[in-house]
Amino acid sequence: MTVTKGVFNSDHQRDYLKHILHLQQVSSPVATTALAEAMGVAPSSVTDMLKKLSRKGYINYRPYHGITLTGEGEKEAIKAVRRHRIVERFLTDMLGFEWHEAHEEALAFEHNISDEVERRMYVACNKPTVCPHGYPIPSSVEDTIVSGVPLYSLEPGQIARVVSVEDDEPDLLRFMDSLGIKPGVRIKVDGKDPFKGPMQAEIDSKKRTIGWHLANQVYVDKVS
Amino acid sequence: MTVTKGVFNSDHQRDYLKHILHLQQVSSPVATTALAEAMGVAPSSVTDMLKKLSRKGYINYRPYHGITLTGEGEKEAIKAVRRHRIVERFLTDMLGFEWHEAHEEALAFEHNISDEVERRMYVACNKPTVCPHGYPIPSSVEDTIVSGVPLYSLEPGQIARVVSVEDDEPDLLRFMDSLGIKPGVRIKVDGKDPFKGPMQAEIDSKKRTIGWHLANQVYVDKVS
DNA sequence: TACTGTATTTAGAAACATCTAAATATAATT
DNA sequence: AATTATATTTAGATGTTTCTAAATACAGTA
Repeated sequence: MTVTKGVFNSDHQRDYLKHILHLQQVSSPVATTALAEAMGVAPSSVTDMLKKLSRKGYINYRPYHGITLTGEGEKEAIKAVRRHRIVERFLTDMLGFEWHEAHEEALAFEHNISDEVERRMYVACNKPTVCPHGYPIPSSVEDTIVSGVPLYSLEPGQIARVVSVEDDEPDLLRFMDSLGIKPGVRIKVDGKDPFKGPMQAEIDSKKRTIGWHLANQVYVDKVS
Repeated sequence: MTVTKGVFNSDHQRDYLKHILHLQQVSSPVATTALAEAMGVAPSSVTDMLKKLSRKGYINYRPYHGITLTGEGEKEAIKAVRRHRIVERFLTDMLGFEWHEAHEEALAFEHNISDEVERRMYVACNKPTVCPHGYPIPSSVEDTIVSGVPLYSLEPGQIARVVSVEDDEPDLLRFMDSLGIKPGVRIKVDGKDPFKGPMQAEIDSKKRTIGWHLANQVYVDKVS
């Protein structure tokens, strides 16, 4: 007789759902390989897990044809995302971590806190609406939709304000930090090379050169 | 190739060491059955784990003759105890949990936080010296020694102050709470029955009856 | 000293996530 | 349409903790 924590036998299953939700917003259905890369495991491991998640009713799984979340799976995934972002806020707001550290620290223990601890962290941080990287703290599916456009889509002369920054690559986040790119910051595009070349921009009245990859991980709202 | 977190493959191993340290302070060497009961698993499961811990050098294990911690094992156990008590403090001080809730909530996620999160919790709580139940937050072995005497050892007429309260039975803790027994509280013994009967005491100028079991889980310093 | 009861360990099994290597299905190209 | 390349799944294995049931060791009593 093994003790089962809540609905899930394992915390990893929630992680899978979280990543499926994320990948699903880019392209659906989600491919095994894409999920394997996101989870940092071998594709065969993903296949095994997909069978389990499917059996439990969290995903629609057609072998060789990818997967989508069921209503139940989506609900669980959103709960996982919400929790992750609340824990990130707690780490930055209450323990003084930098925003680029928060993501990884949160991953380490977010699965193991109770709903009550999550609720209290949320309240103690004054019910924040976004995580340190600018993503909404969701209650439902609609809340998970990323607003804004990629920084790279702007043309020279345009001015924008940073809404959110992709949070899953700590090194990149640290680099963004050194460039002064954070939610809320104003960016003016000076120049842009065609064919995925770097772009030039003014951040906090300093001239910066920003690579294609990085500029596509920053979401902005156009100001003019 | 499995990813190993730090020194341990599993968080459970640290839990074993923590409980061995605790039991060792009552009687050494520690028996398999005692450890099994403390961990809430079958004795055979303990035997398996003892082999692993022994192979790794954390315990001295002589089959059929019990176990003791090695220097390395003691170091790890103390780290685990320290972390547990810091997390408890964090839960009561920063998230407003009751002291009888803190123990279980801490158990849920204490294994998964990084050393840095632990350090910051410690600092954010103003470097506390004791946990919510009155036990010291240890840096070395000496710090783990429980001071005071069991409440039950007092004689009628004596007055004492509560130092610490056994923390591993939430129901009992809740009951202590309802009696007003907490670290720092003053207790005056009014009467005491022989042969493990209940004792009468005055807590916060209210007359109380306290059972033998409970009175032995409360440690006090004699005032007069 | 032999017996008996308890403590402890072994044997055999389950459930979990993961891996590598091999087999198969699908998609793309010639 | 046949071939090739890629994506995906299956097969077989490892390592983790845990269990029950059976075997063994120890200790206390007759």
